[in-house]
Amino acid sequence: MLDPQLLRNDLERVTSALARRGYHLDMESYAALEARRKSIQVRTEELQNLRNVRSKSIGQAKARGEDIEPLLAEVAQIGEDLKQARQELDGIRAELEHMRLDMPNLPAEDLPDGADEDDNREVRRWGEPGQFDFEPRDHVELGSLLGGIDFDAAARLAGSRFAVLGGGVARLHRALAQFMLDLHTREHGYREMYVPYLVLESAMRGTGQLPKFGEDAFAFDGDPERYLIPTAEVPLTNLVADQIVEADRLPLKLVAHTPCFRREAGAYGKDTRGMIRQHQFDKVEMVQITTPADSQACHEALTGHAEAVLRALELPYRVMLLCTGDTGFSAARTYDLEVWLPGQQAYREISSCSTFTDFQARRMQARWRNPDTGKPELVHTINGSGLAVGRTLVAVLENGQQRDGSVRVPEVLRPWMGGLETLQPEST
RNA sequence: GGAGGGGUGGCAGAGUGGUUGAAUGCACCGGUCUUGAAAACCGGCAAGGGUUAGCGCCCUUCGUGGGUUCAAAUCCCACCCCCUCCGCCA
Repeated sequence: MLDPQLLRNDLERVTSALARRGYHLDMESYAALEARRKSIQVRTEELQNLRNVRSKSIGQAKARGEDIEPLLAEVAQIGEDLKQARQELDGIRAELEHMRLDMPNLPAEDLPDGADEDDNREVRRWGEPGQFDFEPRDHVELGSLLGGIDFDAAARLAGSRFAVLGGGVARLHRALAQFMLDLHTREHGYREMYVPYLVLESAMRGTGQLPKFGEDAFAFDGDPERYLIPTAEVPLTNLVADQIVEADRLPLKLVAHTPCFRREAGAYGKDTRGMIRQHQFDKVEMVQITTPADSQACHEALTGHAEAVLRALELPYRVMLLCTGDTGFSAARTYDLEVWLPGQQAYREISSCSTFTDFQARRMQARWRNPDTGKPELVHTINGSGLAVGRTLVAVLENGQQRDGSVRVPEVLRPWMGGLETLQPEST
């Protein structure tokens, strides 16, 4: 959520900043609503003050044994006026709140302008796409040769956009998650966390998935309503919701391996082949909670931590700075890591690393105590995949494939694979 | 699921209808003292919001939401969460 003060004092700047990312803020109606809010709030508070003062004097008059009847009548009238004023104020507030919840974060200054992914800017790349002296297969074919990915079985169990993994492929999937978790905890200083996969509406609202993107999430009716997490970002980041974190604990660096669940409502016909886009996938997620002064450096560092996974796995990738139009709702700046997939002859997103400035923190009321001021101030939040396990599995299969359909296991994974060097096609 | 207890400021913990936004302690920040530090003593110290050029003034907040009342941390109702014991269970 954007700073209401900023919206009051610098509405034009906010409006033009939001326009950069294709969001139209109706300045006139916001300003008009804000003006009404101001006058009615002042009136409401005046009435409240009046009532408080009178009530107090009733107590005093009563103590002196005076007649309080006239006072009572007066206060009753004030109460009526107050009730009306407050009702009006609540309505306006709700409207303003509604408008603010709809507004995306302000894009960072240095983002390239643009409408969609075509305008993203490549920042750097690492590794060379491997050359094959045969036609490289995609992971669907490889998975079937290896006898390790079964989409038909998954469809019978759960419908479309699920996968069943088996044997060496299932183990490889587990090895990847274990490796990532160990890398981030041992080398990058993250604290491993285990978190709920079902969360309340308030948590989803805190990180920005709700109220705007409800159709993307799986929800459970019930009392209370709960949501399957679309990413561990939600439980991890909301760990500091309504908290005041002491300065010496920052930055908080958290990592968790969880399943993620997404409706993929707007993705009919997109990536229907294979396990690129599933309703359920595993992800290792990194989150940092920092001070405003450190957040940019932390964002760069976290992106580097995600890249370290790809390097260790010897997977060629590039880093894209997303343009204003492609940057997510809550983010101020996002780097996407795209891994080379020989089966598609394309770079595909495998990690998304974002800084949210105080946007999520304001929604969550997540603060830290600034030693310089002694006051609680909003933290900055950052997160990134390190990495999406399913897509990493796809990348390892496709990049490590050999002519006979066997797949080389990256060296760093072998400790979790019982030393296995290659996955072999099933002979059946 | 059954029985009981409890949710108050950064933390601990008083407070059962009217100068209580809230005693006290700890933590924190100033000062005195000291060669320095500690201790001791003195003072300050909740958050959110509104308004103001500023000093300030005002409003809201004692788990959440309703209600009673001129007036609620205090009374009533519903809900949520935590703790103890019993039952059940991975």
